[in-house]
This record gives sequence, structure tokens and C-alpha cells, in this order.
Amino acid sequence: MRESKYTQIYEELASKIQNGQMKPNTKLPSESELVEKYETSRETIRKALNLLSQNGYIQKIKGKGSFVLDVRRFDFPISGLVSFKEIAEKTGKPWRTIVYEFEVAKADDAIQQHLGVKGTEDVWKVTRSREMDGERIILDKDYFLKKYVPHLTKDIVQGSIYEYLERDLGLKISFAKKEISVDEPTEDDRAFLDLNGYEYVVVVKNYVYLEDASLFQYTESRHRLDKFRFIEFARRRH
Amino acid sequence: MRESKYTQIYEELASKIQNGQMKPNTKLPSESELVEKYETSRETIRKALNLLSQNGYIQKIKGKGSFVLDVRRFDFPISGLVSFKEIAEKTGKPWRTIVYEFEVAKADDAIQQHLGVKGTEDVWKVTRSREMDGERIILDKDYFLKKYVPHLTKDIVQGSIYEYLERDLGLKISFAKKEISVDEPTEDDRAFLDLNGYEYVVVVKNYVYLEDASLFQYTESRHRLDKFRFIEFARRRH
DNA sequence: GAGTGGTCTAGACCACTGA
DNA sequence: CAGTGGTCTAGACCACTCC
Repeated sequence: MRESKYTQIYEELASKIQNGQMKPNTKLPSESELVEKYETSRETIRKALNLLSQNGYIQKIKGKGSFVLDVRRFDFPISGLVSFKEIAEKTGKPWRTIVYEFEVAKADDAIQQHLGVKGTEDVWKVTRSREMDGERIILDKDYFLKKYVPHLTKDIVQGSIYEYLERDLGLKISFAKKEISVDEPTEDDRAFLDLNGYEYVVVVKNYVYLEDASLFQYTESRHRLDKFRFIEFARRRH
Repeated sequence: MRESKYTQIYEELASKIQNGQMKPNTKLPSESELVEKYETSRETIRKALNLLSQNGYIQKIKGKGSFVLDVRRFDFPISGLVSFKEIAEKTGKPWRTIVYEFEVAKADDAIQQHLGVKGTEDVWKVTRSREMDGERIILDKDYFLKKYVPHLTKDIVQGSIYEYLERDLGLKISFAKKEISVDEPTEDDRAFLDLNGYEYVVVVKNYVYLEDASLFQYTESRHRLDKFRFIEFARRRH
């Protein structure tokens, strides 16, 4: 089976909420009604509804029902693992990627630390800036282990590396740790970003892990601070 | 029943991982073994394991088993909904809260926008700064609807408002939207923070919703940028 | 009381891993 | 092949909401 039944139901309901077929504050059909409609069991329906709840589409209230939340109020979620390309496409703004560095090298000290490897390890090093409205506002520095990615071309680097890794190489990205802080610009920042006089950059450090929990990529995204925005939807665990 | 069986199992396993009783990279007992150990059904065990997975404690690998992740490598997660007090207590650093404003007022235009209410609505307005190592590094501006919180004392405001709301008032906080950006300091920032010459602050806007999905609180946390740090663990949805 | 979501059970079949 | 996690089912009892 390509996709599980509950993710199919989740996606169908999520898109109905996204495109306004299901209006905010209205009640969803009850779980037992959904069981009939989708001809499945209640636990399967509940898995789909729990996904909707976790991702901010609905609110479940015991004894009352499940209600559609106003997703527009939450804007687009940049939370989780989303590549620059996906964000750019969602916002619809035209953008351009400029590749500065793109090479295989031995891991230097700082990268060894971040990736947790020895200096004998070959790593890809890719430096790219992202331009919108004629200004280079993000500098992406990617490092990943060559043993997972034997080949890489300028075309791939110009587009979305994620897409290539996941779709073409079949690498399964499983989870990531993200860390946001603010720092002074490096020489590279000054060279490859249009800083417009801003004396600080927002640094997003991203540690990306594969399905077998091995760390395989470290990315530093350096944003001009006036163009930085991060949105998260979070449910509270009681 | 006070707490569900699967959350109990989750908490037991999570604390064993936290305190090192279960070492990183070791294999957990299989699901069927856990079924025997906890004398429960497999779906219940799986609910507990899914919680562990979502929160970055374990990695499940089909056909192989569940493996303990190195939680120390992830530091403490500040992700999700965590109050300043909880973070401060986790880090163990001494801190102090200074209350500047603490009053009931009609919602002004900006707050009406954020809370989505009319100007006739009474709101609590609380302004507090957080001091660590002798420096006021965070300015918290809280606004919440008086209809949910009839009374408030200086003692409560000095400590943790969250604790009061959840434990004493029984308000159930359900989810929140967080937005991080960088901005120039306001007059209040200059007055109530030790900015040390920094010409920007990191602004965390927090919209807090109750169980019935009603927006009841808006908080703006304004951080001195050198002291700001945000960490998130995120799983990728495939 | 009827209807709702929350939890739990005991079983089943599948796809994947490793020996 | 046996063992693992992933999905799905049909039923049960509970706590909660609303009338």
C-alpha cells in the first residue's frame, strides 16, 4: 500500500480546511459518522483526527465534537523542517539562488564538532545566498557527509538540495534540531549578503538526521535580521 | 482515572532516558516485551512509544526496534509552550522578576487587534522584566482577558502567572502560536531592559488559546539579542 | 438520557530487518 | 525464517456535554 488510510483521510480533510470547503468554527462530522463515511474503524479515524489536531487544523473537545480552527489566522507555518524553496514557493515571491562555494573537502575543526565526525571524513561544503526583491537576505551554508551523497552538480545546488536527496537519492530525513540565535556578521556574511548596515544576523543552526538516527547534515542559515520571521504552532502537553 | 496508562508508561520511560538509566543508542525492549512488562495491550504501548518519538527520546526503525536517542545532544528543549519560570528552573540559574505595570484597562487598538476583541473589553495588562546575573534581559508584556481571570495579585504576578491560571483557576491552555522576529527597541524596552547598547531586541509574540479554542492571552517577550536562544526538535512528516 | 471524544483490549495481516 | 514495528479492525467502558 502506498499510503496508509489514516494519512489519506488526514490529507483529504486538511485540504478541505485549507481551501475553505470546511469553514472555521464549524463542527466536523462525529467520529462515528466519519467511520461510516470512510468505511473504516474508529481508531483509524482517530489517527487522522489526531494528525489534524497536532497540525493546528482542528480542536477536539470532549463531549462536544471536533471543530475547525481558523488556519488563516496562523499564517503559513514555517515550523518544522521546511526548505527555503518550499517557503519561497508558498509565499509566491520570486527569488534567486546564488552559489558561491560548492566543493568536497576534509572536515575542519568546527564542522567536525557540528557533525560529530573525524577530520578524515569527506564533506560537501555548499555556500549559497538567497535573493528576493534584488537583495541577498539569506546565506545558507550546508555541510553534509560525502558518504551519503557521492555526487552533486551545480544544477542541483542551484535548486533544492532537499528535493534531490529525498526524491532522487531516496535518503529519508527523519528529524532535526533547530537552534535560533543572533550573532555578529562574519566576513562571509559581509561578502555574500546585502546587510544594509545591519550589524547583526539571525543564525538558524540546523542538525538533520536520517531514519537510522545518524547525523548527516549541518546547515547554518544566516538571515538579515529585518527579513527574519519564524512561526510555530505548538500544542501543550498536560 | 487520573492519568492514562500510556502517559504513565511514557513518563516512566522518558525519565529513565533523561536520567541515564537507559543509555543512548541502546535498544528498547520490543513492543511485545513491553506489553508483557506493563501488562497491557500493544496499542497502548505504541501510544507511549509514539510520544517518546515525537518528543525526541527515541527513534523507531521498522524491522529493527526502538533506539534511545542522545537527549543531551539536544540540550533542553525550549520548544513548545514553556513559561519563563520553567526554563529558569531547568537551567538552575538564579533569577528575579520585576513588576512594572499590573492593571486592568480597556483594550487599546493594538491589543484589540492581537486579542481579536472590541474596545469595551477589560484586559489585564502586566509588564515584567526578568533579571539574571544582575541584568534585566527579558521584558514580558502580558495581556489577557479579564472575563477569564477576575482576580490577580502582585504575588501571583511576581511568580508564575501560568501556574496560577492552570493550577488554581483550572484554565486549560491548549495550544499557542508563536512568532519570532527582530525589532528596534521601544521606549519601554529602553526603560525596563539593560540593553547594553544593543540596538535591536528579539520579539517573541505568543498567542495562547484555551481548550475551547478561544484566544485568551497575548504575550510579547522582548529579549536582549545576545541572550536569546530558541531550540526546537522537529520530526519530518513524509 | 443520547451523543460525544478518550482510553483500552485482543486479535489480525503487512513490510521490513537480519541471520 | 523469526522478530520487529506499521496498520487496521470490532468491540468495550469511561467521562464529558447538552437537553
